[in-house]
Amino acid sequence: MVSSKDVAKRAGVSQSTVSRVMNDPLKVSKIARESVLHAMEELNYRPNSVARSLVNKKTKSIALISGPLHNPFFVETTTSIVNSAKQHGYHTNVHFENFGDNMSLYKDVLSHQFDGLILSSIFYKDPIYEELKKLDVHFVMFNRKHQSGGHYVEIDNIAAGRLAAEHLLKLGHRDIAWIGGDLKTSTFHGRHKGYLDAVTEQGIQIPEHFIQVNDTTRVEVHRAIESMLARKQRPTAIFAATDSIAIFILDYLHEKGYSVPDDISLIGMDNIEWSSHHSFQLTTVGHDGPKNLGQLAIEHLMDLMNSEKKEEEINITVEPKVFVRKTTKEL
Amino acid sequence: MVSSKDVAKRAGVSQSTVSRVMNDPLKVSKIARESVLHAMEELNYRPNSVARSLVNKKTKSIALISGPLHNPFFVETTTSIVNSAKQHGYHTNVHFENFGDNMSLYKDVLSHQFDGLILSSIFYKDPIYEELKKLDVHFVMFNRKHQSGGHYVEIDNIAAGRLAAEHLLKLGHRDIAWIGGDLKTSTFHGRHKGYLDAVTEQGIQIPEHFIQVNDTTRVEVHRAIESMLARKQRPTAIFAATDSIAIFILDYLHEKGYSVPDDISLIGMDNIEWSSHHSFQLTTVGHDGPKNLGQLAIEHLMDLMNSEKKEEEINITVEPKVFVRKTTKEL
DNA sequence: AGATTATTTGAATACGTATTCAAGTGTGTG
DNA sequence: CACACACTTGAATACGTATTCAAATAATCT
Repeated sequence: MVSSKDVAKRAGVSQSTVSRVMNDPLKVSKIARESVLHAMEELNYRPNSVARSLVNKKTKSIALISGPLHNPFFVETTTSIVNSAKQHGYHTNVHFENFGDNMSLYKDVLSHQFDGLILSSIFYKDPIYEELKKLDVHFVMFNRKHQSGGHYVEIDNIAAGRLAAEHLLKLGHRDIAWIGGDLKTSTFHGRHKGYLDAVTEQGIQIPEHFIQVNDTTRVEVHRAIESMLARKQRPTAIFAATDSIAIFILDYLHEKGYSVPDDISLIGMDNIEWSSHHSFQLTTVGHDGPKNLGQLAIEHLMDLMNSEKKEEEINITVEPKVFVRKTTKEL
Repeated sequence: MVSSKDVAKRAGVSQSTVSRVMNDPLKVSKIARESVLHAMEELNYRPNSVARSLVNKKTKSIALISGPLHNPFFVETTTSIVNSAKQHGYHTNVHFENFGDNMSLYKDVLSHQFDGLILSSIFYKDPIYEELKKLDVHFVMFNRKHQSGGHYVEIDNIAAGRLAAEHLLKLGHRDIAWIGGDLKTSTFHGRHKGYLDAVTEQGIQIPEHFIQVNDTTRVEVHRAIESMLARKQRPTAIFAATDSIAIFILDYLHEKGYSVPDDISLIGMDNIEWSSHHSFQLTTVGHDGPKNLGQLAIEHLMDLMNSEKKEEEINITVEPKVFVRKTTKEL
């Protein structure tokens, strides 16, 4: 490893001068500067970012705790976050939510230094929030939020859940099932609540097995839909709390010979790119903007890190709308 | 920031002792150890990984340069790599291939320290290879390889291209188009060569516009297929060099009212999870193992980093097979 | 020219941890 | 009791960079 000291020796100057040509070239004479640059070339010098981080107390890297990539929503946000961070000169350490034991994940993530954190893994009542506050790390939540507030970027999940349910109700459906993930997250909690509110307002009673809360993996979703359809009383429409879940359901239904929407209507949520694929044509609810939630999150994290205005909280709630396509139909 | 010095003061010992309870607890007396642990608790001490990295010359992190996530193949490999690295105690810095200017990307990636690198962005003749060798970084390539060898994990692309073409030939097709990405990569080069070999052996002449080399984004693929179908002489079958491309093509064809495979046959490559989705049922060529190429790459990188056996090169070429599903049909 | 100010430089130090080295303590042996 | 030996400890140093500080040199002004 060639260090700035080696460069200094070669160039016949002090290590300080080498450091200066990198950080403040105008503070050093032309003759010395060129000599240093030349020595750098010769030795193929690469500054050590770790040493630099130690003294600067900046790593120029952020951490991202994303939901699993089998949900395309997180594919889109991860891409945006990584690329946008890079644009701002930051590297991104990517982690995936660890179902069942997020605490050990947080411990792992926090064992390395970083300048900022973006996470979508938080529960509405999650002790990690206070932990992060105490450690004074800059963080913004996206897709989910915490009961205590903090910086977050979300969609109005309650409104979105309501919109989805109302779309189905308007089509004459009354037996509407809900399949989603853990209600301890603000996301699923809101989408569930909006749905239940809308349906209850119509005086509709939802049988217990119409509501399935599961892990959001393909196998778990298939298990959920299978157990639901095994019962005598079947829904005429299904509200999947994410497009990812909806697409898994679609897979199952097609496999089993059901026709969508003729046999059963299906609406998703998030308006991911896949949902508009002509093999799916998934009706969904989502945000209609040029920037996804990840993009919004990273931009605000950058603001947060580069201008110490920690006073004002960033609370962004974008409005949802229905994207009517081909998987829902009048009863 | 509370440092080991602060802990030492609080516990009434030296900083050395604090360091020892973390790295070699048996070397310190029980009484001192407990005092230190107690002080750590009280002060909520977190060791600074940057300082630790500086002296250890290990960052416990790797860098990944992946293809774009709009290709689900890279979704699967990225997930495997990140999770497996975590399993081994490593964090993963994720980067995405920068079409048009990978050199500036490499420069950026190399500006931070890391213990190992996994990349799928390399060209068959890429100067970065020598650069990496010179810098003595541990790296393994996956999905693509370099002319000079090095450590790599790939599928037999030539054989795979041949298999795809032969599948279509066996079904009676002779007007077979090829749509793929940059031929400067070993991947597309091999898949193209295998196809061309098989087709040429049958004495078939492929018109120029049957071969489209493009960026692999959705819009570019749509542009390619559109321009191809605008011509008078149309293919009866298309070989898409990745499943991702095939699925984009499927989207386009369905949008334009074509029926697959009745109007046109389509075969992909990679056997990604999406390809078996019942809305696609994509016939494809791929590897039939429990571990994807990313998984294999990370495992070998770990070997490489943790046991200085740099002598033997890791050259893994898995065998492809055809997965016949519903997008190809007898002419 | 002499005095003042601006520019350029290197020595020293700091960042937070791990490790070497020597000194100190205590234990057991002959 | 003298000696060897194991154990425990802290001071000092190293990792590679940035920065402060004071000294040296060059440039400017009266």
